[in-house]
Amino acid sequence: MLFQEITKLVEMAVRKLGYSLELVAGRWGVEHPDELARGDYATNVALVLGKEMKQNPMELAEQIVRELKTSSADGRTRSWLERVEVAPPGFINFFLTQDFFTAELKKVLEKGDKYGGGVVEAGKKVLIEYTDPNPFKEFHIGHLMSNTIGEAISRLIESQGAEVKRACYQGDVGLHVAKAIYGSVKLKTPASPSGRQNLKEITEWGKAYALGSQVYESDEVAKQEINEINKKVYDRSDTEINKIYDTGRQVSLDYFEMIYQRLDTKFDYNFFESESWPIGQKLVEENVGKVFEKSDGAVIFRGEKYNLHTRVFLTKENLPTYEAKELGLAKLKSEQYPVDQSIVITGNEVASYFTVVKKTLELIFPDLAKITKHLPHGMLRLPTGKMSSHTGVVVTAESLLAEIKTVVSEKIADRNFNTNEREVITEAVAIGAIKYSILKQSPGRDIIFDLAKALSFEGDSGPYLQYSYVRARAVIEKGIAENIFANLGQPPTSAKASVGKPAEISELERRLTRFPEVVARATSLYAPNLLITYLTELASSFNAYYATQKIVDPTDPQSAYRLALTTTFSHIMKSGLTLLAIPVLEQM
RNA sequence: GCCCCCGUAGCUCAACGGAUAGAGCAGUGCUCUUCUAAGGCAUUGAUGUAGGUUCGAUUCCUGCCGGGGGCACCA
Repeated sequence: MLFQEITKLVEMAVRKLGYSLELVAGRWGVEHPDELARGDYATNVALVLGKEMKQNPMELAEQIVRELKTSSADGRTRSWLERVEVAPPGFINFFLTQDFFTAELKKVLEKGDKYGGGVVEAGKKVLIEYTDPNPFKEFHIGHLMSNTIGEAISRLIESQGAEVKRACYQGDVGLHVAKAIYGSVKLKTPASPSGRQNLKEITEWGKAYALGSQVYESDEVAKQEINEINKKVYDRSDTEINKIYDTGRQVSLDYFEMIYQRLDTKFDYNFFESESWPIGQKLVEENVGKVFEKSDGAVIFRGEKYNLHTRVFLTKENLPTYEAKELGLAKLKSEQYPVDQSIVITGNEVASYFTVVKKTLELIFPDLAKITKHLPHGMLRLPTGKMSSHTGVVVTAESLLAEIKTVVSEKIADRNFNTNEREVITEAVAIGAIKYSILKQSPGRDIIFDLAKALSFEGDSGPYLQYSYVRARAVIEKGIAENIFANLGQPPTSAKASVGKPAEISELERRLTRFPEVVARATSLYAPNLLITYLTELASSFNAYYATQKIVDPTDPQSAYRLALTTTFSHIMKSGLTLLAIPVLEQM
């Protein structure tokens, strides 16, 4: 990439002037200026060095530029460099040539709609855990958020050449299960012969959980009963409960699978708390006295020693908590699929627990702790306050999607689509809208989820990107009908161009060529929002381009070149949306 | 009380220590005999507060104010 090349060039010029860059290492760099008009690349080296050398940055910048020009007469041709300018207070701006852009766009045309990958992480093995819904409970918009972010990050890492395996970890044992089972029994009508007819619907289980959860707080007798059920779920000693449990678990898992298909996620590994708890419990017991200690009948980790919270790992009922299970999971994962990096994506509400778990992991398996990375994401909150499955105040992923789909189908009601097309478009737009609103902000922060906002398809939105792509495709189709095809003209080495080109390099061209860099940066920072922002700006450039001139025009010699830009745009938009797992449509 | 995260336009969000703090929504005014108007163009509007470090601070440090999360047997 040009970053490295320009960096080297600058280093060389500075050295020739007799300055040392050691002093300012890490404080200067080559970057894209905020505004396209300021050039394609810029460096602040003169500002940083000028301070260190007590020199006027502007003068220093001028010196460096002079040196750059001299050294570019060293026989090496730099066909990509148009000119270098100095701008106050001491920036050096690089402008690239038309040949450079033509060559870059040509690469996109050759690679098609799977563009933007790299080899930064080639050969690296990565396991990434996300979504983590709990059987017997609702799949709510928080899970939707985790899944959306996790899938996008997975695809980004994959794009850089790593081998990525996706994992989902599901809490199929624990108090919440006992609460749901208790609730399911209570929900049965007295007329039911056994009184314990199994629930078939996931929504029923959500209600059952809410009921169990409420009485657990308010009713001492029910609480005891639920605690009993909890033990029986762990040791599977009650055949009647096992029956309810097995059916309920399967209902949940089938339901989750259906949602994953809609979200375009496929997990390579499904881990369960029913597998991780025995491992975790054993690990904790083995390390009592070393890492853990007994306190008040429970086994705890004294976090204060490390400036962390003290957490319970085994309850006085001798049941493992979240923390113990998580410890077992880490070991389980490493046995099933040894990796170079293990990423866990969860809501930030468990961030402090995870820090504690990681500390214990560090004390027991230092190597595992080293490769484990926790990426907490914000919570999806309702404008009215926090969502809670305890009280039954939840927005499920399914109901939200259904609601958005209703609005979408109203919008396309008068269009000429058949029933099947209508369903495909409605589903894709709804998924695109919700995924966009999740991915558009930096992952660590909470999202105030406003339904009315999510239902708006204008401006910064998933449908805006989908629409821009559809529009580009329509233009390309028209070009084919008119017998005009994408052509960037002669390769950069040739002096004569067979296709008419505009004299100026457009904003669209400048943006188009930055895609691979954006993907690389979004990957290394685990920040899909950088890619979303880029795609939105790119779409905006394309839409403005589209609005200013007619692209397909048999009488215009530049038409083939414009179609080439349109085609490049369509490839990059499709590549980008696919990396984010946002559905791409051919018509809407 | 202690720990962590966060305060940017009326609202929802951007900004790798740099250049004139960017968008979208909402508001206002234009724009479809032309490739899809889910579009385009124009326009109003912001860094919680007091200090500090720096040539330069939304960004780093400290205090205060405000919001969220967590703080022993739930996850």
